[in-house]
Amino acid sequence: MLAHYGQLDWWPADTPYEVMAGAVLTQNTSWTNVEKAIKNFGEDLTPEYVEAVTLDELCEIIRPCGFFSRKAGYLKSLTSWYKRYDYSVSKVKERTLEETRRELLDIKGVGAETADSILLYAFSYPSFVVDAYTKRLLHRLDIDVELDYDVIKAYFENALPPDAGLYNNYHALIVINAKEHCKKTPICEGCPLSGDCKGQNI
DNA sequence: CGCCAGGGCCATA
DNA sequence: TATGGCCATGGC
Repeated sequence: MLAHYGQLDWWPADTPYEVMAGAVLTQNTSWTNVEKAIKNFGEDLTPEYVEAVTLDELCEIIRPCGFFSRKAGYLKSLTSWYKRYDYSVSKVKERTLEETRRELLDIKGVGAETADSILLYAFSYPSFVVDAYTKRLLHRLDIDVELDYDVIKAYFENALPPDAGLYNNYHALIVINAKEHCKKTPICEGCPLSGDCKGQNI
């Protein structure tokens, strides 16, 4: 996949905070719907704005991405956490990966995948991200790993050096490939990975 | 129409 | 600790 797609330096966002917000908004939601929500923010997808806006207004802004009443609260909580670091990436990074991961997981609405996405793509910590695409890929390749988040995460982290750039691209390649070739097509025609995912949906 | 999307929380046993 | 219901919109 690296030979096919190259180095992607990924996550569709312009700032670390937009990565954080996007990670919440995309929970069990297609990215096209997330884009509509992001667009509704206009120039206001900033921690200062989300902190100041009312919950009801926030619901209306993010409505297109679904689960809006929950996600609005999640965004508020995540933003409050970030405020403790003065909305500063470098201040967050004064803590270790493990410390920051634990703090993120303590936030209501931030589970393992959301936490790891934020750690990796907003803060460049070497924390491997596992998602539905990753599980589906392993299954289709008949790799003998339990389809459990922490087990899969350890599987990759034990096999790869703890390099944020590497993890960034690894997950990016899996997502890009899945979206382009392995989403709904019965046969993965043109898939540079296996060429055949047998139409299986985990 | 029905299914699904880059999850996570909570109640229940 | 393990499962199941629930949250909600838009694309296909």
